[in-house]
Amino acid sequence: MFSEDEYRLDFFVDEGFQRKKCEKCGKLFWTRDRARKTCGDPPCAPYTFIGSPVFRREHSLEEMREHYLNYFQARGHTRIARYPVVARWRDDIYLTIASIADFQPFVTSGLVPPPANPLTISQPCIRLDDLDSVGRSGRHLTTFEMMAHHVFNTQEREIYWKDRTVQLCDELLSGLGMDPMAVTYKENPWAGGGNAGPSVECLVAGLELATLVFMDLKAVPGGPIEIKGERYEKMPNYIVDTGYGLERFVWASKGSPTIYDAVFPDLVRKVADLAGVEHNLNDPEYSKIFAQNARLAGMVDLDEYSMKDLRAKIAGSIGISPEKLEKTIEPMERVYAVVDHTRCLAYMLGDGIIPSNVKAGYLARLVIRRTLRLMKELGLAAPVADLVLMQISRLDYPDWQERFSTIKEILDQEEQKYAETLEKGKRLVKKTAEHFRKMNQAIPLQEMISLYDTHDIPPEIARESAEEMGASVQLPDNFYSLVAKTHIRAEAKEAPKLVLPGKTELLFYEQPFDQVFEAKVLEVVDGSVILDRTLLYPEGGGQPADHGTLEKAGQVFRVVDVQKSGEVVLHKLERPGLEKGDHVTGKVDMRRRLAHARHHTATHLVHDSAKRVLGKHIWQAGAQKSEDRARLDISHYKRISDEELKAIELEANRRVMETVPVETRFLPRTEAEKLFGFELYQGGVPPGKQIRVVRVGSDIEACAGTHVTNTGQIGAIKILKTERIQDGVERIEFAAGEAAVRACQERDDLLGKAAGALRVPAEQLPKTANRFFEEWKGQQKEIERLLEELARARLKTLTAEAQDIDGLKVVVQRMGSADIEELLKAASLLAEQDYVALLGSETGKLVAAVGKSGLEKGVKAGSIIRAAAKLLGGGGGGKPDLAQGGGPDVEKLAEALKAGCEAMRAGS
RNA sequence: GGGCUUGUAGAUCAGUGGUAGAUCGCCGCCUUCGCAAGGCGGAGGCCACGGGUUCAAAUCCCGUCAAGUCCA
Repeated sequence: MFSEDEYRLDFFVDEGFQRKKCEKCGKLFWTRDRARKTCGDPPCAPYTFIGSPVFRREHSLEEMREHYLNYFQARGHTRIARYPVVARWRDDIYLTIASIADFQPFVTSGLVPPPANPLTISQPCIRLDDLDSVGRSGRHLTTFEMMAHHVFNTQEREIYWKDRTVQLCDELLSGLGMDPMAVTYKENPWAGGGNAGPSVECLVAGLELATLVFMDLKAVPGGPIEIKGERYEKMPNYIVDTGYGLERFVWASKGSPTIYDAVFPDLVRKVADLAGVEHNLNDPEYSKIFAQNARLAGMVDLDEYSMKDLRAKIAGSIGISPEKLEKTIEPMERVYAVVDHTRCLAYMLGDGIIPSNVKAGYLARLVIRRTLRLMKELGLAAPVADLVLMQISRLDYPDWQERFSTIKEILDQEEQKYAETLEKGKRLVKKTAEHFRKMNQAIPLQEMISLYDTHDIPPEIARESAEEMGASVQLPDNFYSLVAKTHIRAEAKEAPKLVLPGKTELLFYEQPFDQVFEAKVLEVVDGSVILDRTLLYPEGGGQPADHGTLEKAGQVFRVVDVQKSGEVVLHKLERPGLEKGDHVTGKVDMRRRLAHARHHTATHLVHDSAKRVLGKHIWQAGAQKSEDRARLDISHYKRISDEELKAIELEANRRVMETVPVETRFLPRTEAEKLFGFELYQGGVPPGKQIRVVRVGSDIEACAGTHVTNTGQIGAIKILKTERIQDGVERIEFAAGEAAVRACQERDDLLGKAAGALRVPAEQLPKTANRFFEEWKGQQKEIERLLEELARARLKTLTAEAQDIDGLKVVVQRMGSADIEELLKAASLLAEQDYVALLGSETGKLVAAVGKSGLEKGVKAGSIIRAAAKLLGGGGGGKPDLAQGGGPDVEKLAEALKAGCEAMRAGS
């Protein structure tokens, strides 16, 4: 907890603020109003702005954003452009959840200078935590813009701190026409993402408009300060992190019943019209219902409050029945949610997320499917793509307009996919329901979980169809938490990588083609030596380590692995023998190095070509190189066709033929981002202040790997195959340089062998193979037909030698080297004519069949076979009328048949 | 990254170790003035692929490929 000193600002004192304790929640807050008793935050205080706006006039979203950014620009802040909603510069979160996320971790840690200081930004953010409340609460959104001003203070230079921050906030609000008496600043320590600090929430008329965070702590185990159970210590740098809810400002300026009616009234109107839902806020009765709903919903946390209770309470306070309330607001709740969700999708897809079953793509699919369900409930037949495109055309991002057709294709495909999943689901439910209805049981919970978990059939839908079928289900209220439980597993914690002190100078960037270097052994750790300088590339960025040798006084030590740890490079040796202080001559295995370099540069080319051929939504999702091949994973929403693959291969090879120089240079991170954008981070986010930028023609990436100096050195690129490693991620495997030539040769060999086997030239292979296959199929049919005929023909011979055993016609015969099919045919024909048959072949196969009279007498084919096959050293079995078996001791066939014969007698 | 499920006829699926099936669709014939419906007959299967176990594998085991789905 923070002491009062942290909050007793000169600004508060000068302005006549008092520090008070909320009589309801006990939290401390600052106010100008001597009569105020509560902190101003629901549920301690109600919404009072609905119907009576807190600002002088109404602002649209665009007006409010401009007003805000201009205000801070006029006060010395630099306006910077928004970051994408996909946090590609982060490896810990998928979506941008706050404006400060743009600057974590390197700017906030002080490692990298901010793009401007102080700065102001309006950052679109996506949070899916409260998905279920969107539309219902009147205030929740999945997507919102967090307006902010940020200051990054250092020990050397303080720009401004708490006083100025609160003052700027206060004056911004007063300037918009807010009554200064109405605002409260509630003390609320903030912690998140490894940082923490004092913070105040700015509340007006029950609405939290802004949060002002003074981030000056970082998490340290055993640190002196405790906040929310974590230990922290002071940071040398300290940061003003503010967040102003753009949508809430707009809402406060309008005082409309819901935030949705304030933020996107035009789209709410359109969607309501499309769905045929009446929505007339000018009708005072109708408007009152929504206003009251929002006021009361604003007071509770929907997670903890049952919808039914809330509805009853609201209905009571307006004086209508809960049924009427529900009928009035439920369709609109869905309309609101659809409008919100489609805006969310516009941002997600516009910023390049590809729907998938994993990672950020899964979140996109989640929102898409939720939207489709809502639309279905509304009876809204329009394609979801149309609604999303409507959102996009409303937003001012020109590059998104270009992506219209891709986005439409993605959404249409998702819609179709979901329809198929549901269709399949319905059939499955039907089947399951029938099964359990027959058994006169309710469908067990386990089955319901499996339907949802494995086939995405929501239990509510499953119940509905099952009950239509006349089956009951077991469905507890805490269904989803039960599902979650089945997924809980102890997570394997990764051991923190040991960071060794010291520094190894990396020579391979400056001298990529030098082979020999002199160095000194700084340390020996577990059979690995640390050198003061090295030409050997340590594993990283999907490129394996170099190999080579270290030599001391004629002794040669092979280097079998090279790893980076902190700023030092560890060279793992095949055998021990080097000591601290030794001077060594190092040598790089250039063959391996060059093969890696070729594949690495080729990876950049294939990536760039894929982007040209498939579209701008292509992002690298992973990559791995080796000496003889490389693979590149890219985000793409469907399978890459053969034609596209050929086009990519050709494009990549064209860049090779153009002999483009490969440029590499180190740039300050912020500058590189400014110049080239986040497309730099295809291979993940490199740490550090300076990043190495590699440019190959039009492809520019942050990359620490070793490259050739000119694409011509790659020689050739041969794509070998594609694989779909996840929904939404395609893997392209290819070879470069010598490896490409060898790969082609291997394929030629295969082709040659295949053609040789059929004795045709390779060109005729497809045609011939096809012919062979067709002929083979035809012959299979012919064989079957002939077997049938043969069996019939033999029938006469076989029956001629029938013997009579206990009044049954019995045939026991050796059938030469006939196979099991032949025996089966013959035996079953005999059985049809009421014989008991036991047929054996010299290959050790036996078949027995029993006709009608035999069956009546209790003769079982299975027992006959078991008795006979035992003698052959094998086994057998089957049904009473037909059985088969065999064994390896073929020379005992005669005895076996005899034994079978005796079994017949015993059986009858 | 982890978990679960599924690949059988053109489609939807049955088949838990013993001669690969049903329904719809397709083709032919019958019935009918014609259509729909009905009756009779027929074509259509490397049971995803590759190994293994077994006398015997669509079925069991391992691997590969393809598809679906949930969670972080």
